Amino acid sequence: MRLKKISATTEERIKAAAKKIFVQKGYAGARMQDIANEAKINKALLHYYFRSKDQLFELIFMENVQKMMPKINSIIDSDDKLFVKIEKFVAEYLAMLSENPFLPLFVVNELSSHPERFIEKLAPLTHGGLKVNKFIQQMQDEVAKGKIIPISPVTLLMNTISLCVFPYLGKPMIQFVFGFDELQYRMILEQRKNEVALFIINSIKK
Amino acid sequence: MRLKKISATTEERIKAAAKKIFVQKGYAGARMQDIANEAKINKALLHYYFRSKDQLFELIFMENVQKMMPKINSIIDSDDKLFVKIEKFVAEYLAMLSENPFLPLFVVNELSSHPERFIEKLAPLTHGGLKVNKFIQQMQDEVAKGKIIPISPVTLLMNTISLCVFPYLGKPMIQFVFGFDELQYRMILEQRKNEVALFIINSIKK
DNA sequence: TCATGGTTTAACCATTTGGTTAATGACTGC
DNA sequence: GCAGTCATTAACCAAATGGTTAAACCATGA
Repeated sequence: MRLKKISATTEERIKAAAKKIFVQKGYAGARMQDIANEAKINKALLHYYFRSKDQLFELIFMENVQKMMPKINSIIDSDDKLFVKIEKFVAEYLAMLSENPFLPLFVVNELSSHPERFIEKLAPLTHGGLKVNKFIQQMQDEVAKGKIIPISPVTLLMNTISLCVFPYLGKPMIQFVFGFDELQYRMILEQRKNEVALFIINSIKK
Repeated sequence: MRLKKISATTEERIKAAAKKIFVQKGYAGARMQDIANEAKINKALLHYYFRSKDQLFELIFMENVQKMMPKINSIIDSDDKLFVKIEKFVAEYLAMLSENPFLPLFVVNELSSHPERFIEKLAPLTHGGLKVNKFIQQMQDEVAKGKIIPISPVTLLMNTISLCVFPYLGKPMIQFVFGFDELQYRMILEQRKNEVALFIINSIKK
């Protein structure tokens, strides 16, 4: 076998390019030529490394999505107390998002247009979704103790994820509606790292 | 001039078809042939009524977006008391969303991939965004009276919009993560009409 | 009834796009 | 230094796609 270094570098360059283009333009909007240009290689080389557009896309998509679910699960399934867990969850989630700001739109889009693909491909990985048992138990305990208002765990989780993800999904929309420029928006996102958990905890505690 | 009815009907059929296909597949993913099929007409007729894919898309997009902003503004700029305003805002917003469940993803996508187009096209309509003056004043008053915690109006609005819109944007993602089927999800959305405003008010009131 | 003008269609065209092929480079072990 | 193999490229191909054209259709008013 030859040195891995050269081929690995090219492969990585392609993957990085593909991620950038796919995330930016979506599957349908992405052109193989765009990806080739971005990676500074010949278009044929794309097909040499990754047979088809479909396969390349699926790989990129899976690689990126697979990073998220386990992290989230590990937090949500931890032994931290409820409020601490919420804080950690939000912190971790927002950190992840600020490293992959375009991932949510990408994921949501693909999941919208080809739901079938993921139910089969993603399900085995996550054992069908979030591990919420422990979390639900915690909430029931806190409700029983009168520490928080009665609220469905699903609602709480959905709200939490909403507040984390939406600013990334809806960035251009929000920027337009409120008239923020890039710098201002970055500051808003930074602020939210402190605000979101508080907002949530405030909304449920008695 | 001939009877309007026939041409109007065809035009409306095309528009309905175009909306469905564009919203479902996005601009790049939508095929003129798909739209023609959906409208049960010849592809050439599309170009007869709406010169190009671009023009057709722009029309559909604008027509649909233009419905939202004024409604939102009228609520946010009303004379209702803060908590009532939040309730009305959420109710109206969610009602609008349940009539156009795919609009948010559509808008967010388009705004993401062609931000330029909208800053010029949309700005004149909304005078640059939301009318938040009165709303800000109200919040400041409530803070001064000690009724609510100090929170930036922008944060509150962003959170509110997040909690309303995200369940529509992220529907397939949430469905997958939590393992909801269509019926279950519809019930979740129904529930939220009651929950969301409470959640928000709870989070800000002292 | 027939000329007129908007409406609709089948056939066609040019370009784009995903994908292939055959030839060239370049590096390795012998 | 040469045979062999992986990496890379230019040229090419077929299908898909947005868009056009010219002819047919059809309701109406003269």
